[in-house]
Amino acid sequence: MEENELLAIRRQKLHRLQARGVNAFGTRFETDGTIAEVRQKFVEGQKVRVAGRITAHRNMGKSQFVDLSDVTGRIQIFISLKGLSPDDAEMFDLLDMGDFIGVSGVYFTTRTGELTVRVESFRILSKALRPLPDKWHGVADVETRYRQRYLDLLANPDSRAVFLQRSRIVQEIRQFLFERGFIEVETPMMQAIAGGAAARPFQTHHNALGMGLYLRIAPELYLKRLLVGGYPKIFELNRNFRNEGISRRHNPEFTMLEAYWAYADYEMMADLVEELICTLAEKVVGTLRIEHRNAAGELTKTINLQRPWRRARYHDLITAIDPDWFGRSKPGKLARCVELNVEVRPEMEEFEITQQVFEKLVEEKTIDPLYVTHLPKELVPLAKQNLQDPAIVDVYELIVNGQELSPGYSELNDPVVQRERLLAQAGEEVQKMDEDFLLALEHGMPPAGGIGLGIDRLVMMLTGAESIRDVILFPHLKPRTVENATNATSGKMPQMEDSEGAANEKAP
RNA sequence: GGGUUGGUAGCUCAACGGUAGAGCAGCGCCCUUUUAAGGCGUUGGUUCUGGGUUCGAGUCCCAGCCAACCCA
Repeated sequence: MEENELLAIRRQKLHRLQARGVNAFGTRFETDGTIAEVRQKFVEGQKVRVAGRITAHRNMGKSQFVDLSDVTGRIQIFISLKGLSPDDAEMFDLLDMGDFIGVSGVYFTTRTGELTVRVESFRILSKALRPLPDKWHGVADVETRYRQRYLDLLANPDSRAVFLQRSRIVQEIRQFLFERGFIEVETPMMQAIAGGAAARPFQTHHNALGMGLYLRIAPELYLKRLLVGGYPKIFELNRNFRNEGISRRHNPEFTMLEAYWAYADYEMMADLVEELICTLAEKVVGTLRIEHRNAAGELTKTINLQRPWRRARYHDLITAIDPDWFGRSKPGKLARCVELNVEVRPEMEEFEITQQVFEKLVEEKTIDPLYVTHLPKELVPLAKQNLQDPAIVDVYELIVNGQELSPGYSELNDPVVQRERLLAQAGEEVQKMDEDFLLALEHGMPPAGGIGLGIDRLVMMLTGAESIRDVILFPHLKPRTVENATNATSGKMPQMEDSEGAANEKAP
């Protein structure tokens, strides 16, 4: 295979290093901290050790200026070739942009006032055999940004910032819930029956048990078993999988928070979520007015999270669009949809038609937080029916940024009603009934409030990302290589033989 | 699944159907305080893949792959 000249040159340098007895992929190097920390500790003339990746090189002849970077920042190091041993000077020639090096030297300030480390000795810690993206333009190609996220993170500070924020958001969510007495639990991701939501699941297979399994579409039915088991405040923050289309707002695997609180109801849960999201905005973004900007830096929208958040009944939001809506026959509703420019199909149930109107004319247009309450029960089979009006359920649906962000329920804990509603939902597919869950309910589940919170969409809202792919480190894309594509289209999985002691298993 | 747009050097981008170029990176030389350092020189291409039209295709046509956006 012919190799690109740029790669060949770097490999040559690697061989020259190895010929000198240098380990180009070294190990431990003691530093005085991250680059940001080393910058903070600056004391003119004091010794310092720092490591990082070479991200810039300004060659002044005998004087060499090199930038070292890590995710915390950048620091300039100064190398006087005259001051190095001939051996080290030769070594310096074998360095490239992208290499990791560790240096020891002393702090000083250059004529232009920049904090710098004057290098006394250095060591190569890892050789980069491929060139890094353009230092000025970064990686612009979105496909490269998703497929080779490491390049995106190296080259694009904005992208780096988003994932740091995501990490902080997740951390603050846990903190918030721990402070209120919730405990974190983990329930099965592989389930014999994929319940807790209406979605197509991914299928997999357990060889030893000889049984099919689904990747979970929601943890809900297991978390409720834990309410039966007596934990009053629990949450799970992890991945769900749905075998459905991929879009700007959907990734096949996505992160969801679910939390349950015994003896609470949906309104208490709404208060909790409202407080949670405001806490996150203040701690992570620093404001309750979230500004979204386009690539050119122009303000595209502002989301105002100031409390209290608006709450409105589903029914009232629909009649605000069409006062006569609920008085119309089904053909009347269909006709009205044409006028309203909402796409519907005649075979839809009436509540589905209404839901279409809701999605197009309320949800998509709602930027500031809105709690929609008193939803029709057909939309939410796992929630408690309202005492006064059994056609509606005691739930909220939080809409922000034109998307559903969080549902919250007064959880249905009547096993008889629950069975009826699951049966109605399952229809012909009675095998979809989770009898173990119903058995648990029959032992008594306390009344409880429950929520879901889509973490990816939450991060989108808080960071101003327009696509879910911009807040997921490795979003799903089709394979690009010929071999992978062949496997994918033939439906064959690579390396999926039934072998005990497979290479990636650590235990015997 | 349908429509639209795109895929050119390591990166960012040009190129009327007529010799594939630039900046950065790389390589060589000069330069002892630079800041996207500078100066001089220079290498580098399966133009996504496969067909077709044409004297001639990065460019036009067809099919496919991948992606983005819109729609379902």
